Parts: sequence; structure tokens; C-alpha cells
Amino acid sequence: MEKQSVTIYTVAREARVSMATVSRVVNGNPNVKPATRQKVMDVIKRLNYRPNAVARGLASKKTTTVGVIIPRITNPYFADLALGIDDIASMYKYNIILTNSDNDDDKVLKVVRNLLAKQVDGVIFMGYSMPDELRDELKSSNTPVVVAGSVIDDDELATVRIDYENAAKEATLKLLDNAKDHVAFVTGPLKYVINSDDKLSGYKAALAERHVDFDDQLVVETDGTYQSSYDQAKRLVEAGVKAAYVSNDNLAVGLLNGLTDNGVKVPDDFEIISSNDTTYTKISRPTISSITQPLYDIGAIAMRLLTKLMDGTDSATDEKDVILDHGFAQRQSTR
Amino acid sequence: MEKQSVTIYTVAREARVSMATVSRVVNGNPNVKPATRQKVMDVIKRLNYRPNAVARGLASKKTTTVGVIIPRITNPYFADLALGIDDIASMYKYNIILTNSDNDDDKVLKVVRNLLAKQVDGVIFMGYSMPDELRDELKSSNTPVVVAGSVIDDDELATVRIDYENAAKEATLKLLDNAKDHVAFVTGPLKYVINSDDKLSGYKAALAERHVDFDDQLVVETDGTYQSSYDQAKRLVEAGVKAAYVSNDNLAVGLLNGLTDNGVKVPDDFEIISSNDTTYTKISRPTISSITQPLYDIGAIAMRLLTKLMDGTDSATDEKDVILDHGFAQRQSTR
DNA sequence: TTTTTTGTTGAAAACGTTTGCCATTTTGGG
DNA sequence: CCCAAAATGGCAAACGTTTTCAACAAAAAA
Repeated sequence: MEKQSVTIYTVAREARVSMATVSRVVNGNPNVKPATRQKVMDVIKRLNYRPNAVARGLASKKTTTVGVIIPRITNPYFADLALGIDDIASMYKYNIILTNSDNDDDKVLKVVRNLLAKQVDGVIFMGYSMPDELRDELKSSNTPVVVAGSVIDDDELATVRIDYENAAKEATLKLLDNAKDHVAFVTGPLKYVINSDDKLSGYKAALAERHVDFDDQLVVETDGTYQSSYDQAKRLVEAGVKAAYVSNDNLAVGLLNGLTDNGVKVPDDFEIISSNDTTYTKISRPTISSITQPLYDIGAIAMRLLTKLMDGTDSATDEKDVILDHGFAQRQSTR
Repeated sequence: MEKQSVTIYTVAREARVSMATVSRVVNGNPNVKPATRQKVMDVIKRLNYRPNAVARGLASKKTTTVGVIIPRITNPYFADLALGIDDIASMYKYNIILTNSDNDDDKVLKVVRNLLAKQVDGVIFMGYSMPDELRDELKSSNTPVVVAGSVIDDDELATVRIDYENAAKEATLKLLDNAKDHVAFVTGPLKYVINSDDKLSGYKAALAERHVDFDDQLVVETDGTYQSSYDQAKRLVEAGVKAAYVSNDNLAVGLLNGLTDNGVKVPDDFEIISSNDTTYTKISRPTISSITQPLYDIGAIAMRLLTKLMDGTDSATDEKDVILDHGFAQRQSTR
């Protein structure tokens, strides 16, 4: 690859000033006489000079780049978050290095090491769990981190999310109140704290409040895929289950279609409430009632918070955990 | 931000060799005695040294980073492509700077300038059109570019895609052969060449082959959103249309739900074939028949092609345009 | 005038690598 | 053993910026 043709030095020579002055102009430093500034800007335009961000990064130790870890870009829940992240990032002139973790501990570790090598100014983490090794790596690197739309077992890390436990509780209560006794909880792997500590707890809290005994037969653990819950539909009905609170939209659609394809009428014979309010809940037929989350905002606020942390205005410390409001959308899968 | 603590120089000192040797070890250069290599590697491990990719990028003029332009990360079609891109990128140790273009000419131009400033080694472009200014910028920058899953009017740029025109023709033929006369074409904005030059042409070719007159009333141009085609459903039925080939899955689901919600039976009263075979076509009820595209592969191959171009083994020139096979998935929206 | 003060500019040292070139060592053939 | 060739390793110059510090000039105060 040939050498960059027009550098700050070229501009300096043409404009008969020093590199330092050109740098000042480029960076909007006010200590430059307007006439000089104009002269330099003219040359910049004429030569079509564009500063080399890599050199800049080396000299300034800031790359204006943040790393974003996402389990899978094709998962609408995380994609919605990512959209908010990207928008705010571009508003603040940051670039995003996005990588799929495939929810694989080894891969995520490799990925983060790579990001740190690239000297990202910050990291946004989305995912179901954070390996200890990764946590250590991040902490020792001193790079600001924000966890978005996820729950990981660590109270030092800044987080933006909703109150999953309460949301789950409210959803379960709704189902119980529609005079259903047998309300199931269909969830992804319980090894992830967001499922076990948050959503399952919320489900249990609702049962307790309505004095319904907890029956672990009604907790249906799946691998989180559409197909896995589709396959459970028949079994659930045969077991006499009349409603289910479902921990994510993939599973909810799978369950719904499984039921429908087996001739079960939703909501007449079975009610469903899902958790994430992504497109899936709106394009299915019947549409699916769901807890609503401000997904875009979670991403946006996470990125905003990260910019503060990166600026190092340490005041950010106090608002380390942001819990946004959730809601409920009544659709066709509940009465 | 404080100075990087352990640098190549630290390692060199500890291992009693020069920076150059450390660099050789790190980069797997063979000109180093195994004993020396081992000694250096031990120190690297002990000090937990990690090379600074920014400095490396400056010195070597390679950043092992590629820019990816995506209209919208939440669009399943492009997200599937992006997944393939990301997988292959990480296989080849490249990082991805991902940015939403929002399909906005100004924004995409700004974004690409930014990417070039960041010295990306290559660019993958997805989108509906490429502003002239952008094309010029890319060409003059001499950065390799691959267009993925998109059609833009330029025959110098490397492209990976399917034969949209033929696919559209085959789909339309199927609908015509099911004894339907009034087959509509529901499409996104016709100002985009993929819609007008490719898919519309395919639609017309099918009509011609069956000796059916083209009726421009049957070309329904929308803004490409779910809602826009949902809203057209009623009008289409009232106009006596019996089937539609639809240019993307968003529109297809919108149309389908619009029909269903108006009491029209699919496929009995109306048949639909869509274009992209994303999840949407599988989770809707009825499911939607669709042209199938190897979306993941398109992304993967695009990235693979880009690595070749970046390596500069100029042999890549001959296989500049990759057209992958498409297929057809018969589902519930056609008989 | 002379002295301060303020505002502009330039020189040069970082930043942490890679790499071309040269010097030194090692190796192996005779 | 000697010598040429091959293997190994060091030096120092890039790479293109930012940033500190000092110098200088102009304006303000004395």
C-alpha cells in the first residue's frame, strides 16, 4: 500500500505554517488567528486533505471507536438495542466495532481481547453471561463498560435495562387474574441469571401474591429457539396448561404457532404474554400481548452513558445503573 | 489517559533482545531462532503484553478492519447478510465497523468518509443506491469494495448476489400458472434499480412469456414498510387482484396480514410469493412461499471476496461478479 | 518610551509499532 | 580448520498525528 499522499505536513507546507497550526485548525482549537485559519482551511479543501485517524489515535490515545458485543445480530431484540446504540454513537462521532459473540465464552473473550488491542475507548456488552476471565480483562484494562438490556451478575458494571423481575411478575399476574390456574413459564436456559434470578423470580412472586402453589412442572426450560418452544406446545396443552408467560419473543412465536398448528385457539384456549415487544409480536396472527420495553432507548441511553464514562467526568459514577420504565401491550393473545 | 504500560520496548528489555525481534516473534516471522522465540514468548506471557493495534496500523498501513454499510441493522434481510459477513471476517481476523446508513445519501457519504479516515482495509456496501459522490470517493481512495445482496448501477464494483430478475420471473410465472390472471407486483420504491431494473423486469418478462398484457395498475409501489403494504391489501382485492409477487418480506407479511384482517383467505382467494426467505416468511400464518436466497452465504462470500481484493492478489479481478443460485420454497401462501 | 500582558505560532518530542538494511553469529562443506 | 553462505538479530528511520514548551509579536498598560 502506498504512502498516504497528502498529510498534515503537505498542508503545512502549502499554507506556509507549521504542522501544529494545521492540527489546531483541524481540531477547532481557538488559538489561531482567523486569517491563518482561513488560509489553512483553503489549502485543506484544495488538497482534499483528510486526517489519518490511525495516526491521530496513536498520538492522542483516543480512537473514537467503541466495541459492541452482541450475541447475534439477527436476534431482533438485540438488533433493536444496537440500533439505538448506533444512532447515538454516530451522533457523538463514535464508530462501532460490532461483533457477534454467538453467546460463546471463548469467542467473546477472544473478541474482547481484540477490541482492547484495537484501543477502543469503551465497550457495550449485551449477552446472557460474562465469563470471569472477561470481567477481569475488562477491569484491568480500565476501559469503560456499559451492559445494555442484559443482566449479568456483577454490581460494579454500569447497566441500562428495565426491571425484568417486576415486569415478569406483572405479566404473570395478568394471566393468573384471567381466572387461569395453570400458568406456565416458558423460558430460555435457566443458567442465565436474567432467566432464573429475574424472570423466574417475578413469576414466582406473582404466584405467591395470588396464593398459588409453585409447581416446577410448569417451568418449561428450552434452549431459547423458535423450534424448541414450538415443539413444547402440544405437551403443554396436554398437561392442562392454560396460559404461559414467555421469556422472549422467539419462544412466544414458536409456542403460538405450535399451538395454532395443533388446533388450539389462542386466546380462547390458551393465553400468551411475551417479554420483548419486538416486531415478531406484531406480525404474528394472532398478535402477541407483551411486556413493552423501550429497546431503542435502552441502547441509546447505554451509549450516552458510555460517552460520559469515556469523558471521565467522574460524576457519572452515581448514575451507574439505569432502570427504565416498562409497560404492557394488550394484543390478541390475551383476553 | 495514561500511557500504555507494557510496550514492545518493555518486552525487548526484559527478554534482552531488540524491539525488532519481539516484533518478529509477535508476527510469526520465521527469521528467529526457536530458543529466542521461546524466551520472548515467555516474557510476553509473563508481562501480559498485548500489541497496540493502532501503532501497528500506523506502521504497517493495515488496520485489519473493514467498514460495513448497512441500511438498517433491524432489517432481517440485511441482518442475515451481516451475519455471514461477520463470521467470515472473524475467521480471517478482521474486525467490522458497522454503520447504519438509514438509506440516506448524505449520511452514507459522511459515514464512508469517516471509514476512510479510519483507514479501513476494505468496505462492504449494502443498500439500494450509491450516490455518485460516494462512488467517486471510494474509487479515488483505492479501497477495495464489495457490494453484497444489493444492486447498484455500476459495473466496476465487485458484487455478490443472486439473479433477481430471473428469480422474479420464475415467481411470477408460478403465480400466473396457478390460473391467475390478475397477478400484481408489490414493490418498494421504483427509484431503486433492484426494484425497477431487476424485479420489475422479471415480472414483465413472465407476463410476456405467458402472453399476458402488462397493466401498470398492477404495479403497486410502496415505501417498503410493513404498514404501507398492509394498507394496500383491501384496495388490491377490490381491484380484483388474485395474487401478488412481492419484492420483500416486510411487504409480504404486511400484505398477508392486511388480507387476513380483511377476511380474505390466503391462499384460496389470494396467493403471495415473497422474495427473501427471511424468518418473517416462516413465522407468519399462513407461512409465505418465497424465492430462497442463500443470505448467509452471500454475506460470507462477499467478505471472502473482499479479503482477496485486500490481499491484492490481483487474480481476483476476473471473478468480480458472483451470482449465486436461488431457489423456491413452497409454503402455505400458494397452492 | 518601556514594560506587561495577551495572543499566535513553530520546533520537536512523543505515541508504539514495522521494516529495510547492515552486522554479527552460526552452520556446514571442503 | 577455514571460509562462504545462511541464519539471526540490532539500529534507526519511517508511519501521521497531537501536544508541550518556548519564542515571538502585537497590544495594552505604565
